[in-house]
Amino acid sequence: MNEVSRLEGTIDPAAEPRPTTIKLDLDELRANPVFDGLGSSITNRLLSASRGLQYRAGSFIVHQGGRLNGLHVVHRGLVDLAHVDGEHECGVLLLSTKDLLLPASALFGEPSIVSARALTTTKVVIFDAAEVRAAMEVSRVLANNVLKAMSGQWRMTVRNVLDLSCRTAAQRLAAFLLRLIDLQADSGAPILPIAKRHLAARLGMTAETLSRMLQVVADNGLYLRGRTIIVNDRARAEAFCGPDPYPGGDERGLNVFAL
Amino acid sequence: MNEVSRLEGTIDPAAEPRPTTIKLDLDELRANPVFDGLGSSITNRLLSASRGLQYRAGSFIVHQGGRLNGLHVVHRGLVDLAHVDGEHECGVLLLSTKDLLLPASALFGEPSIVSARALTTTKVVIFDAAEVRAAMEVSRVLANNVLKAMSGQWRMTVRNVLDLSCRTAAQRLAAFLLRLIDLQADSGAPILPIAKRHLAARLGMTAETLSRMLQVVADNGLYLRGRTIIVNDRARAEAFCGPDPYPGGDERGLNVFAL
DNA sequence: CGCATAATTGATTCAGCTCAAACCGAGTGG
DNA sequence: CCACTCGGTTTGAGCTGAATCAATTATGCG
Repeated sequence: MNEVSRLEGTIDPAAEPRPTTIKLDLDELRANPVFDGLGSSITNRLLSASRGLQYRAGSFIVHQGGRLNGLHVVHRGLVDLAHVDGEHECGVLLLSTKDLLLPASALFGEPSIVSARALTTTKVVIFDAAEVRAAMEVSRVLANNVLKAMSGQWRMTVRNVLDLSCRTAAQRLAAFLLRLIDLQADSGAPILPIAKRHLAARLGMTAETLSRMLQVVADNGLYLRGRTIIVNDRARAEAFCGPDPYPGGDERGLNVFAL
Repeated sequence: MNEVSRLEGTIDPAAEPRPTTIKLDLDELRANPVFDGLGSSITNRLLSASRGLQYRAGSFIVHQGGRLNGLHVVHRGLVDLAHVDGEHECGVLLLSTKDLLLPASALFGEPSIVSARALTTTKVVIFDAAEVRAAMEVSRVLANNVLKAMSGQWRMTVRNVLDLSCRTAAQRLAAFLLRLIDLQADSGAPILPIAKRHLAARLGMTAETLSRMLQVVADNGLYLRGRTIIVNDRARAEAFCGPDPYPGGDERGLNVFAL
């Protein structure tokens, strides 16, 4: 890594590819839960004030301390929210399709506390901030939907805190894999979609520890061959995860699909 | 602790004193940032649909998995959000005067992921949920204010995650004490307002470790004599805290006063 | 005062980190 | 087709921060 670009956060065209503008599938976008219950005229207006960007794997959408100037929604791909400090990095949340990306930063102009980085090829929709605020003036439904999504992200983050101090590394890993499987339930064989080092950061451990813990969870009914996750004994794996901070918790009801 | 009451979450009158109904200082309440920019007629309507409860130190406001049936605001005192599992407990956030208490639980009827417990004598204001929803229909200002407060709580929780995996126990302790001092800036000598074991849980360490770490931070310009916090060398203490997840970050701009 | 709860101290253990080396698979170029 | 690199992953050895367990000592508090 280039010392200068790391320290100054400047853009090195080679290390930091610019996103490309893309066209979006409007019908799919319209189905995003953030529009639930919103009148179609407002929805259309927001859609017409939106643009799509595609980021390549590894590129940053925003750096910590930076601001987003529109409401960002993950349309495809996985986005890692993490604090990056030189070599060391510390993941917070993995946003997935349909999740809002740092809504507070766009709505309140707050500098982001974390960096957001695409881990896979990622399509992001950006809604014009002024247009979103205007829509919130007209209808409380949008504000309510955003509020709901933020509630869900808060819950996910609280889970993360609890996991970090109540569970072992192996338990966090197993629990993560199980949730991953559930979120991919409709798409055939479950796959680990990201590099292991990013998974390690997300789970608050080093890559070396992750590697060792994979062996431990394998002894408890949860294999990983290549990128394919194989559940040998779901009940055992669930038992191994230890006390779930809040059982039966699934944040999808709050329009959150993050990991 | 009584086995039955712990497992079933039933109310043992001795261990779990009921809160008492109290009258509130309406003028002070009106100054709560959640009402910022809200018309006085709506504000008055909400105030007239509110009630006050006073909890004694140690009593629970809600247990994990439970629901709150109105928008709760901390009016006086400190409320610990924590996951309690038998003996072991794990703190997440310490709410302070003016903070919203688990707003998502009231607004969306979601079961709470954590327990909320008064650590000092605490006064809570409860606004009728239906009335709050009605107010949100009429004016987007209230929704916006709630959104802002939730953003701030999310940021605090993210900080917590980062602290847990980027800082040592001693650094977390020092950083917490410094923030505590700043929040008490206007009230004379800074005081540790809660029992050390609760502080330990909030910081993700055991009471024994906290005790030892207090000696370490004392060697870095931050003493604690009795409950009084004495800053001997602020610059040194700040340097000792290590990398701040996001420097200059103060969530008070987002109407959050939590610790 | 006397009891219960909280805080400290000490000794020991252990989960996970660090550092270093080996390994592996995918490109790349001869 | 093979050698070579190069990033990512795995494995191993040792270290360390913090937990645990156990024993005191302080601090309320009725």
